[in-house]
Amino acid sequence: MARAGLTAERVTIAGAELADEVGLDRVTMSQVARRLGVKDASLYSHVRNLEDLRGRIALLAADEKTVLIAEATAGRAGKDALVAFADAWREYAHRHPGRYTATQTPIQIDPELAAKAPGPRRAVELTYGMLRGYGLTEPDLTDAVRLLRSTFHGFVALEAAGGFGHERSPQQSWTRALDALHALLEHWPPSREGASS
Amino acid sequence: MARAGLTAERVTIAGAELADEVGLDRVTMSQVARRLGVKDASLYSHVRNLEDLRGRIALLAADEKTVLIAEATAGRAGKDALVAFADAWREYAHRHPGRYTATQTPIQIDPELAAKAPGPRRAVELTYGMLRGYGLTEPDLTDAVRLLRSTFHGFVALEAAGGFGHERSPQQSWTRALDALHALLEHWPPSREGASS
DNA sequence: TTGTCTTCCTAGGGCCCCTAGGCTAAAACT
DNA sequence: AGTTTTAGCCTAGGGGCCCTAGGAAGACAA
Repeated sequence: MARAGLTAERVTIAGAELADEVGLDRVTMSQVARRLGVKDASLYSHVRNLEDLRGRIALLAADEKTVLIAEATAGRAGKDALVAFADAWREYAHRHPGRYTATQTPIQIDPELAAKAPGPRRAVELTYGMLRGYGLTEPDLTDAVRLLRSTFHGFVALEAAGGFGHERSPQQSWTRALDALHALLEHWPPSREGASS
Repeated sequence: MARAGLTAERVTIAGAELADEVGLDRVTMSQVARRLGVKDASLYSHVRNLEDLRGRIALLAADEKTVLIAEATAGRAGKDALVAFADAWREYAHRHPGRYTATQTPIQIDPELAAKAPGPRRAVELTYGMLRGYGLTEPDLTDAVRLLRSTFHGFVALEAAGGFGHERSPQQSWTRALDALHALLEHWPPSREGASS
């Protein structure tokens, strides 16, 4: 019987493609096997189980997303960098919805596998680097990074969930949100404990 | 055979409890039936199928969350209202993680059922009402609402996914994010088309 | 009491996850 | 080249889940 030339990576890619087409929660071992022209039991030589496959898809996606963001922000600074970063993030989520949702699953990944994936670490560096120009210092820097990531992720998640009505295009709201975040980063409010207005 | 007194609502509640305990994606008809001391086939007299059950959980959660936010923001204005709104949102997500994720699924709900659920409509009204004090006008108002919802949702989603390291408590970042958003709403940048810095 | 409605049951088909064990193509060694 | 070892893919099968079909037995009304 001719061999199919399976490998953990090919299985992961097939799973990622399937995730983008039908949604991450519809990625099953059987479907991935069918797409590869193979019986489902054959996959278990390359991938531990479904959860492992999901983790691999998540790592793949994190790496891809990080690379795109790195390319988009290379050589840019200030608002240019912010917009490039955010647009690359959002575009990845649009282009690869299944992969993107995989990046947001509580990480339950084989540690040894995760160790050789440069994605997450690099993503953190990129975000901090992008903010360097705004002159923030810790702990404001960390807070700003978290705010940006929250907003980017929240926006594309709501967009994907159909959370925005049709009265105004998401693109316009997105552009304005980036304007607003840029303004906010330039005038980051000083830390005051008990002030309320 | 003694009757269990099932009803669509009781089934939904059991599903919601299960979702909070083990995660929404682990809510199965069989598990819900087991929890109710009933065979799984019995549920289909009250709920059309698993997708329908998920939709009902989503509506239940949306209503609960809206009520909590309404109570929290009642009689408040300005930053007080913003913080109360955001804290109620985040607390609901923490207390009911499964229900909360249900609210974020692309809505695939029986329209007739959705029509009698006041949650979504009321939630929109609440958000716009909270922002009234900042004096924004359309379309800035819509953009601001979307930015806030994105940030709130993104923050709790990243928090739930373990997306924040341990170097700084999420609570502190959350407080600072609300400070920042409040400042942003008070000085919402004017709409300028081609300006870049 | 009798009839009707509803609730819950058992039976069963189909898909999915995963393990165990076998066969054979491909690679490694002599 | 011939032989041994490795590894890829297979079939068989158990268990769980979703859902439908049809039956039995409470609850309720006449």
